[in-house]
Amino acid sequence: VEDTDVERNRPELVEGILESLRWLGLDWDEGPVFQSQRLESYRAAAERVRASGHAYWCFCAPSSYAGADAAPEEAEEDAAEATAAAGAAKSPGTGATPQAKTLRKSACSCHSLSTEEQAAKRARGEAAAIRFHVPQSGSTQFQDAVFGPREVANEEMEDFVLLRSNGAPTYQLGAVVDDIAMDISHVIRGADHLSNTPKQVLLYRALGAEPPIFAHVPLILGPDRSRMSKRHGATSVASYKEEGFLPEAFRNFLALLGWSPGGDVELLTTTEMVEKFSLGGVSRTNAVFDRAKLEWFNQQYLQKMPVETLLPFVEEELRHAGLWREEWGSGAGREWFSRTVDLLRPRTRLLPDFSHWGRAFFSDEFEYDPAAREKFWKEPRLAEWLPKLAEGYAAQPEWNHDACDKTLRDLAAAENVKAGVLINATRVAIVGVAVAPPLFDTMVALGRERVVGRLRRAHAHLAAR
RNA sequence: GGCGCUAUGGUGCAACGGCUAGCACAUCACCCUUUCAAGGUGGAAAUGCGGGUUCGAUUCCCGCUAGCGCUACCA
Repeated sequence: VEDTDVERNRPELVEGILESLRWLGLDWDEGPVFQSQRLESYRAAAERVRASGHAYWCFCAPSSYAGADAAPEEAEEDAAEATAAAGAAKSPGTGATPQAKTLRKSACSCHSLSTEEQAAKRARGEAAAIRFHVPQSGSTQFQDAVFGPREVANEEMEDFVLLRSNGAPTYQLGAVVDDIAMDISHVIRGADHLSNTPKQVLLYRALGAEPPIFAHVPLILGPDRSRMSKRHGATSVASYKEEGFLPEAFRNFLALLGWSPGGDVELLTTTEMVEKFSLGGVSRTNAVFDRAKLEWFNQQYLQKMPVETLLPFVEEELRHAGLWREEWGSGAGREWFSRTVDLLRPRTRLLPDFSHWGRAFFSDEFEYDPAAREKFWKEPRLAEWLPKLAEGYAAQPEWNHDACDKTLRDLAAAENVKAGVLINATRVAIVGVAVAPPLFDTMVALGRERVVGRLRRAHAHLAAR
């Protein structure tokens, strides 16, 4: 947990991150380790680098060096807005090129201070950061398992801060020190870190360690092709859980952003993904997050995963909607619940579908969908048929699919009406919506008592109009 | 501004010099269906632009353009 920036660190967010990882089914063998707990080792490392001549005390004030005195968060927002605005405007030849930033490298001359001067300033208690001294010439190279061999001219890199003047390490220092201490073999991270990697390679060497294998993976972009952020709405993993996505589906979708298992198969189990994965199969182009495809994955998992695996998710959804009944937790109730979920799931795309259009299967309190009513309750003679149907079902000896089918068709024949008219009207009467499983399966799931009661209730509703 | 990365249908990926550029999502049509889905069949839809190299370029090289990233005492 790279919580090195005490000013911006939000401890309460950490638990959310861990929870999201767990939800995704991603676990870990050690830790988590908090960098804020290891400050001493970073200070020691920074001091070692400085003592060996690869770094120096920098007495510049942070603001003067960074060139802006706006609060960091505001600056970030401004930058994001500016980027968004620029992307939206996009008119060619719009004058006013953005102001060139000042070259930072020449802005700090602290590295030319003599050892005595540095010591004197320190003795006077002047605040100082430790800044890495990047060689003025030569180049730094490293191997990236995704982007291939890389080489960057050292003069392109500016002297970067290792230890802030408040004693806290920067990301660059913390990451490298930890990876050395933890004997990390592969550093796999977002491609936004590609440009900073040579600095870290320099740091590894200054610390007397060989750099690990790096692998930079493409970024995920929003529909507007800018980096996924708060501006795109749901961005935290937790928000997808709340929307009713299954972790299996979300994980599968994510795995295919920037990676291909080869071949045409897209639905993959975790085991298959692990077997097929290789860094060589990782793409170098940023991927746009496609919500529609995510939903498709969710639908596929909703329909194909073992029903026992799905049950706990539906249970949680029903609890959330206030529809859950303890009797569905075990025994005969559990069996009914399982069969009903199985009946409903071919028509679901997100978990809340179970409590929305599937509501009437779990509760007697439901409304008639106006559109469905409009479409299937037009026939005036329904006012006569509904009570007759109710009586027919009340008197029906057996309660199963075929018997329910026969009762309805017999009435349709007797009344000289197409069975479809009665079927559609009855569906709306007993579940309130047009989106539902086949009628007679629905009747079996609901049971005689509820079907008869709801037919009478629908009749009363019709008569009242 | 500087440096870097990337560029195949609307989206995600295949094709890593050689079939009529393949698959999936989305989209359109039809089939199936006594609702709605699912499913099936078919259609439309792409190699950013310009130069090279080569018998042959989506693929290799250069330029342009565009997008993204880095250029912080953020990570």
